[in-house]
Amino acid sequence: MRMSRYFLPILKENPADAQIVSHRLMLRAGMIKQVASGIYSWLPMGFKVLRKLENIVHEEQARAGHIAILMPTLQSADLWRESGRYDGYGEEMLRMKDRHGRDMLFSPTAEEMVTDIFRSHVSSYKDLPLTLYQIQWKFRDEIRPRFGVMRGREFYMKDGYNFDLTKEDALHAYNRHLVSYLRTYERMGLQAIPMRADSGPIGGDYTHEFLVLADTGESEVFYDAAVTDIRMGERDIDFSDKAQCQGVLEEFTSLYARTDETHDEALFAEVPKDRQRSARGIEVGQIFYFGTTYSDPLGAKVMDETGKPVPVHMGSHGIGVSRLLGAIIEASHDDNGIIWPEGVTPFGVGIVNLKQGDEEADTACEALYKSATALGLDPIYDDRNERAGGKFATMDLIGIPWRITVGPRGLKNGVVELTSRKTGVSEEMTPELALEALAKTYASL
RNA sequence: CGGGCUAUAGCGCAGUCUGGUAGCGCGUUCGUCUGGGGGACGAGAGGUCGCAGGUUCGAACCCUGCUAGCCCGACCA
Repeated sequence: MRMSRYFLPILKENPADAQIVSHRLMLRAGMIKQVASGIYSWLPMGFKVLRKLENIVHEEQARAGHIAILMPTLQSADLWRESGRYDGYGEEMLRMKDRHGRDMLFSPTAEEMVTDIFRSHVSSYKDLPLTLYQIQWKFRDEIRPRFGVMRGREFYMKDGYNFDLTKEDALHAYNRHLVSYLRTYERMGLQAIPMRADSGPIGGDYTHEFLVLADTGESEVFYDAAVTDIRMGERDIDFSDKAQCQGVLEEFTSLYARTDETHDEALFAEVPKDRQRSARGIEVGQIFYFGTTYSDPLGAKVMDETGKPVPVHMGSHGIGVSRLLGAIIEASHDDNGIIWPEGVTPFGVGIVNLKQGDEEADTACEALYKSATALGLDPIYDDRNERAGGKFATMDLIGIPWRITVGPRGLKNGVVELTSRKTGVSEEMTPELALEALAKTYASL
C-alpha cells in the first residue's frame, strides 16, 4: 500500500475524550471513529487488524475441530422467552419492535439461537461431539461504555458452543477450548493467563477467564508469579487426545491465579511470599461448562445408545475480538505509539523514502516496494512528500514492527536501514538482505 | 440511575464572569525555500458558536428547557 493512496487519518494531538492509551492511540492512528457512546466505525487500518485477529481465531478454531456458522444480530424475543432470559437479562439487552409490533432484540450472546439450531437438526448421539461457533457483532447496552473498543456497547466477539453426550465429553470440549485459546493469544503476541472466574449470569460449574496483565485492566487479579513463565510454544497438540488437553489445562491452571471475584486469601497465602502478585488485567476471553442449563428448557436432546432421549451437555466459550485490539495496544506500546506484534500487524514493513522526488531514492523505493509486495510482506510505503521527521513519527505511531529507511546518503553505499520498532535498533544492509531478513522473520511466525 | 464536568472550524483550545464585526495552535489548499525525527516564510479556504425558546436595539456570552459526550460509582466480553 502506498501511503499517498491509503486512507489513514492520523491525529497529531490527543483527542480529548480518550482516557487510556489504547483508545488514544487507536484514535490517533486513524483506526476507529466514534459514532455514539460505545459504538465505533472501523477505519481501514483498524479494520485490517480486526480482520487479522479474526483470521487467527478462525484458524485456531478449525485446528481444534470447531465449525463456523453465522447467526443474526437481530433476533426474535420468542426463543429468549423460552429459555427464561428475556425477562432476566435486564436493561443491558437492547430491545425493539418490528413494524408488526413483534418484540425483537439485538443479540448480546447466542446460547438460545445456537441451541435452537441444534435441536432442529441433531437427534442422535452419533452426531456428537459438535462445537459450533461464530464471530459476530454483539450489543450490550452498557450503562457506561468507556475505554474505546475495550468496553464498547457494540463489540465483535467469537462465541462458541459445544454439544456433548456426557459431562466428561463436555469437559474435554472445555479443555479443548482452553488449549485453542492459549494458542490463539500467543499467536497474537499476547500472554493471556487463564484464571478461575465467577460464572456470573450465564451460570455453570466450570469457568476460566483469560486475562492480559495491564495497568489499565478492569479486573483486579491475584496470581503466583510462576504462571507467567508457562507458554504453549511450539508443542504439537492432538485436540482429540483427552489426556493431552487435560494435561495442558492442569499445567496452566494448577498454580494460583484468580480474579477478585473468586480470590481466596487463605489459598493465596499458600503461594510462596516472593511469588505472590496482585495486578490488574484485561479480560479477553472466557470459557464455561454449564451442563444442561439451556438444553433442558429448550429441549435440546439426543438419543443415546439405548434409544433414550437425553439433554446434551453444553458449554459456551468467548473471545472478545474487538476488545483484543485495545488489549494488544495496552500491552505493547511506547511514548511514540503502537508497537504491533508481528502476528497481527496491519503491515509487515514500512518503507520510508527520505527524499521524495530524488530520482535515485524514488527508484530504490519503488523496487523495494515491488519486491516486498512479491514476497508477501505487505509493505506500506510512505511516498508522501513529507519531511523525514514526519514520516518517522507516522511509522512509529501506527506501530509497524519493521521499517526500511531509504535515503540518498545510504544509497551512495548501496545500503538501506532496517529498524526494529520495538528495540529501535537499526542496521545498514543492502535492500536484498533486508527483505530476506524480514521474509525469514515472518515465515517463522 | 446518583455525583462531577463539557459542547465554539477536521483535531486541541481561548473568548462567556463584565452582551457590541468569532479568535489561536495543529491540520488543510497554493507558492517559494528546505530535506535523516512532526522545518521556515508568504498567501488562502474553512464556523447555523450542540438544539429550541426567552430577555435585549443587539446574545457564543444572560435566563429556561432539551439533547449529546466525558469522568467517578453501581454493572460487564
